[in-house]
This record gives sequence, C-alpha cells and structure tokens, in this order.
Amino acid sequence: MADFRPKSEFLAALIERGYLHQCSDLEGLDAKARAGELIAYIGFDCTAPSLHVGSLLPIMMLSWLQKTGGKPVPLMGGGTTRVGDPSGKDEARKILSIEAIEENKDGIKRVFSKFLKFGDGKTDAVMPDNAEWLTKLNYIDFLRDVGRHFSVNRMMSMDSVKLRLERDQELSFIEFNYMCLQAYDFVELNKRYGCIAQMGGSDQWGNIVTGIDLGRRMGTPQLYALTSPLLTTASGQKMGKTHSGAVWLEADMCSPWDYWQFWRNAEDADVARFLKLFTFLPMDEIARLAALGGAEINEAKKVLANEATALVHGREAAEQAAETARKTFEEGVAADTLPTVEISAAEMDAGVGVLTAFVQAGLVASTGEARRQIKGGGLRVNDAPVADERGVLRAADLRDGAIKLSLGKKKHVLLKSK
RNA sequence: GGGGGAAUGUCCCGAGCGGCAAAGGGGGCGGACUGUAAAUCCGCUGGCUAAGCCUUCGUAGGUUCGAGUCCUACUUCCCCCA
Repeated sequence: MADFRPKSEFLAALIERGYLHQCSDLEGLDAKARAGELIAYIGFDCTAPSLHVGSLLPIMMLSWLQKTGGKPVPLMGGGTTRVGDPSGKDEARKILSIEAIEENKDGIKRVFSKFLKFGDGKTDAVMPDNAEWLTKLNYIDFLRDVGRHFSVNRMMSMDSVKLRLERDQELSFIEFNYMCLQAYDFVELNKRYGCIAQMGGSDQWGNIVTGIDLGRRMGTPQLYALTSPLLTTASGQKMGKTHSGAVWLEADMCSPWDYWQFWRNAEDADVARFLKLFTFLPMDEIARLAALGGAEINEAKKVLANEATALVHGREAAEQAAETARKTFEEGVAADTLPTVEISAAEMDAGVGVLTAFVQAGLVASTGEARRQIKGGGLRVNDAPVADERGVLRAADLRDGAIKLSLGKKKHVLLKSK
C-alpha cells in the first residue's frame, strides 16, 4: 500500500488525508472510482437519537465520495438495531422499541442532510434501512439461500471471534449471527443499488470481508472493503467526549458554541490530523497551518473550530461562536452571545443564592458540587472568585443586564432576569 | 439437573474484622504552570443553604442497640460436574 499511487480523486483524497486504514483491493477500487462507478455504503446504528463526533469520520468519507463523483449510501441499521449489536462486550444492551428506533432514525437523517445531497441523480445519496429486507427474512429460507454460504470454520478464525474464544469469553449465537446479517446487507445493497464497496471503522474489517465473501458465493460482482483508522486523541483518549458527555452533531443536543469549543480545545498534536479529517480545507492550507508552532498553533485551532462548526451548524453559527470566543477569551468581556439562563424578575429581586444560581445555570450538578468548587476556587461571579457560599446575587450585580457566572476558565453562563 | 462463586458509591474497575458516607485506582471536574494545548504537581469526586439531617452496597424479608458485612428466599451473571 505504501507504494500505491491512486489515480482516482477519491482514493487520492482519502489517502492523503489519512482516512485509509485497510483496503481489500486498492487497484480495483481505484479503477471503479476513476470510472465514476463507485457506489459505497456505511452502516449506522439507530441506538441514539442523533450522531456524535465519533461518527463524523465515516460521514466525512461518504461526503468525500460524493464530492469526487461517487454515490454514497448511508445505511440505517433499523433492522439490526432491533436485535442489538452485542459486540460492545459484556454490556447487555437494552432492546430498543421500534418507535424509539424510528425516532432515532429521523434524528440521524437530519445530520446526514447537512453533509450529503440526497435525490435520484447519479451521485445523489440514498438512505435505505436494512429493516426493509431483514425483517422480512424467513429463517428457513435464509438458512437455505444465504446461511449455507457461511463457513463456520472461517468465521472461527476471524479476530473478533478468535480472540473471544481464546480468552474464554462468552460469544452469543446472536453475536455470531450479527456479521451474517451485515454480510447479507452488503449483498442486498449490491442487488438494490449496485453498491460495490463497504466502508467502516477498522473494527468492521472482518464483517465487511465476510460480506465480500458472501457476495462472491452468491454471484455478485467483485465487492470491496475499505476501513478507516480507529480514532483516538493524541493522548489516547476516545474521541468526542467532554464533561457533558458525547459531542452531538445536532444544535439542540450540543450548541454550536460548545461544538466550536470542543474543536478549539483540541490537543496540539491532533490539530493537523483533525484539519485533514474534519475539514474540507485544501491540503496546502492545512500544511501552512500545521507548520505553526508554539502558541501560534492556536490560530490553527481556531480555523479547525470554524471549519468543523461550519460543516455542522453553518457558517454563520460558526462565526458567531468564534466572535463569542474572541470577546470572552481575548478581550475578557462578557459576550452577550454566551449561553444564557433566565430567571424571573421576582426571583432576582428577592435575591438568588450563589449555590442555587450556579446549579440553575447548569454549571454544577448540585449545590454540594458548587460548595466544593468554591473551596477549590473554581467559581466566579462577574469574574470575581466566589468566597462565601452563602452569598446572594441581586439585581445590583447585573452588568449590562446580566450576571456572568463562570466555572473554571472556560465555562461561562450569563444569568439574566426577565 | 447437581455443585461452587459473584453482584459495592447508578461513569468504570475494585477493597471492605458487625459501628461505614464505605480503602485504592481509572475517568471526570477544579487549581497552579502555560497558549482556552500536552506533560507535571495539588485539591475535589452521594443529596440537602449543611457543626446537623437524609438516601446509598442486586431484590425482599429476618437476626442484632447497630448489617455492605450474619441468616432465609428470590433475581441476574460466571465457573465446574452431568
């Protein structure tokens, strides 16, 4: 792979930007992509009401596919989610109701509409749901037509299975079958949409290859596998988690401001990689930003935050977040666009206890935590450290109509009365 | 079917002679240093306007002045024999 020279725009982009981990046949896939015949899919679970940053990498791959003349097929796992992918170790996953799955699907669709153009055109994305075919399967028919093509011997030798057996860990029958369903999806998508490639995280390699294998036995054209590296931050943390949980790609689950901050706070060592993976900036521009050293790298981080936020929330929201950040951190002014919590004028007149105020602002989970943060010097009102936990906020504390509550150096909320 | 073991602070792992708001770690949050970074060091990590009170150790009972700890039943998971 090291000496492979892609001729297609698609693979060139994927390789130079670091999306590529493994591919079953680079030459073959390259030819298909160059001929404009590449239709590829990635499966998404419907276990959550929206997608978060962890899913951004596969989304970007689909987007690149579309940009370079291919047809992206995000597949909703509406069927497989009803069973629940148990690969996530011991945790017995709760079975989601069909309604919940449908709701989740809607949320996920909204995310995709920001990244892909859907429609009937040649490179327009389509979004099928494997419930369409999986729920209609008849067990006997499935065994006869599909099941006989699976070699248990082969599956036993796959890493995902082998490791479990070696470690004497439980491997349930359903889990063993999950990859069969996924393999079947691949074949079905080939029949329905002419899909010839499946992409996914590196942990999906085995499942994808199983699908290729099944396709060969069931008479599909040659299928391809392409995986991306598993993403962690430079210091080895899982990507996309913050104090308040997952970083969602939907404004009402993670505000543009928080989203911008998430990228702004990236580690130095991640900036270049993230610019390549999570923005569409040209490579020479990224090279210029990546060359910045020391404190200058903060400029690169701002660009990263701007671009990444613009993709999900739009350019305007990104610029507003950037401006809010500039005022807050560079000028030290309380930007009016900071997250705001309102309380009634009556409450304000009566006076609000500091502890309660911070709880209401959502900066701390309980008054107990507020007390602890005060002891540790973590709470500030209008930039002045809170010393007395019995303190009371009154209308007199308003500055330009708001009281600025801060937790640490980065989290600020404006308290307003109405 | 028979035998043995395990469930702990609702983020995770994990110690726990009958006096326990419960060791230790990871993670997280805050502070210091910096650049809204990393690394490092320090503090915090059940609830309640709190010298006190309240709720926590799989579930339900019981023994005890007092139960995470002992007893009984139940639930779930794991292991061994068949």
